[in-house]
Amino acid sequence: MSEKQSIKTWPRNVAADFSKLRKSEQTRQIILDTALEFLWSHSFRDLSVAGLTNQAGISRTCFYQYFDDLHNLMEVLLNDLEWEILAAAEPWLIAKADSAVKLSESLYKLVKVCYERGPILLAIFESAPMDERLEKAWNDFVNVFDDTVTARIIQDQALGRAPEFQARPVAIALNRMDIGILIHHFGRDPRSEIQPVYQAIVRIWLNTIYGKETLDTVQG
Amino acid sequence: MSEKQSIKTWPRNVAADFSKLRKSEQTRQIILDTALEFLWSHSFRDLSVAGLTNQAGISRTCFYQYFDDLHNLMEVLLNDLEWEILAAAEPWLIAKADSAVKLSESLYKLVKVCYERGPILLAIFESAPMDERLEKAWNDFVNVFDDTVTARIIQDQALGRAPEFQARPVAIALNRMDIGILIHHFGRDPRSEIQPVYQAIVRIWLNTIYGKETLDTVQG
DNA sequence: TTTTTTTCTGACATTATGTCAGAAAAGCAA
DNA sequence: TTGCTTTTCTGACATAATGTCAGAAAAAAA
Repeated sequence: MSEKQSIKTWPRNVAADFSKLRKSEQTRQIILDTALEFLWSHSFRDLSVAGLTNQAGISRTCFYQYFDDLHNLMEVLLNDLEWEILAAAEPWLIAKADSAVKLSESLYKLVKVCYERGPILLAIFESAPMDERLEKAWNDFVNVFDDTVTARIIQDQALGRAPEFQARPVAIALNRMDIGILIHHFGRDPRSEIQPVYQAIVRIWLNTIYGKETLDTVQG
Repeated sequence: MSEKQSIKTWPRNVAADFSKLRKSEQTRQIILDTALEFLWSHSFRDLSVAGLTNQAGISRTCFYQYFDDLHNLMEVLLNDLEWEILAAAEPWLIAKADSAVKLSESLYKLVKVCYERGPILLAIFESAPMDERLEKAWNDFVNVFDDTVTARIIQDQALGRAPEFQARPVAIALNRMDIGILIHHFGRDPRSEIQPVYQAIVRIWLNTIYGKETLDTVQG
């Protein structure tokens, strides 16, 4: 947090009207916003409490009134991101028919959200392994998708829409693929275009789940 | 590095005959082996220079004679892992024909290597974002695969073996999928079985690259 | 305004890092 | 083996970032 930062692209929900909020709520928001802004253009490893509070114009000590430490702050950011992503994925998660189409729609929304929050997603992902609690929060979040996708695949298989294969490992793989590719393309400015990323993702999901041919030549 | 560790499964190449090596080479190896053993059953975040040297039976200071810091040590472990993985992937990388078969073979070897070195792979992956040099080394490593896979896909497309689609984003996605799933299943003891993981990976790769149908319904 | 409650801060304690000069050990030659 | 040179190791020190706490300052309420 020692370097200066460009504010060209304001990352997100600019806090609207502070004046009516309790002071403590204002300060908390300032800290969060400052962190968000910093992480938009810097790696999590360069974030420090001292730098953050400096930038925010408050004393270092004050930070600890609102967060246990930097990882706890990331946990808060993760929570914000979580419901945004879950909202994006919902169409497919609750769909009863037209799986493939709903899947494509959901994937597109997912890609868009991650495009918008890319650097934050990256920061959360990178900082998660450094802290047990945060790591667990992240894993719990990802597991929701593992479970849901697995269930959807099994359902589609039962309906004859998808061929037979072990659903869970494939679901896990597809989700890890999403995370990896989204972070790769959108994690740092300048971010890639949305379209090619979306097309790659959708191709892999659809061909994997609904594609007929499995050239399973080698069995080890 | 404060907890005790189980040595049930010795992770790798047990240093054979130390007696003929220079003292410094012995010590260096002891440090590396101790780290390897620790990481076999603990997260990188719990590794410290103090704990490591304690376990190795040398003074903390001594560590710095061989490595700049813990991340530099991880860099060394990464190098070891690198050629092992590259060797596994080689069959496909240099294949001129039978792409799909060679791909399946290479993937199987890759899965096997990552099964054997899972926890180390995880430790490298998790520690990489914390250090600029290490991060770069990791990215360079992964980029090799991105480039090679992209080239192979384009080649197969030119030969009419694979349908048309943007090769690079797909290559990147497939590689991130590999990393994610291999770390997920093999990163920590107890590790998953090899077969289901291999089958999921191979299904995704083959269906994605050689599968005909791309139900590209939504274009946003 | 005065009083009470909330919020902020400077000073301190702690912990892990990395450095350096000198001690100890290893390697070597006679 | 002994003495000499080079390599390796270590304790003491300096540094940097964290997290805590009691009191100061500011906000909110009366």
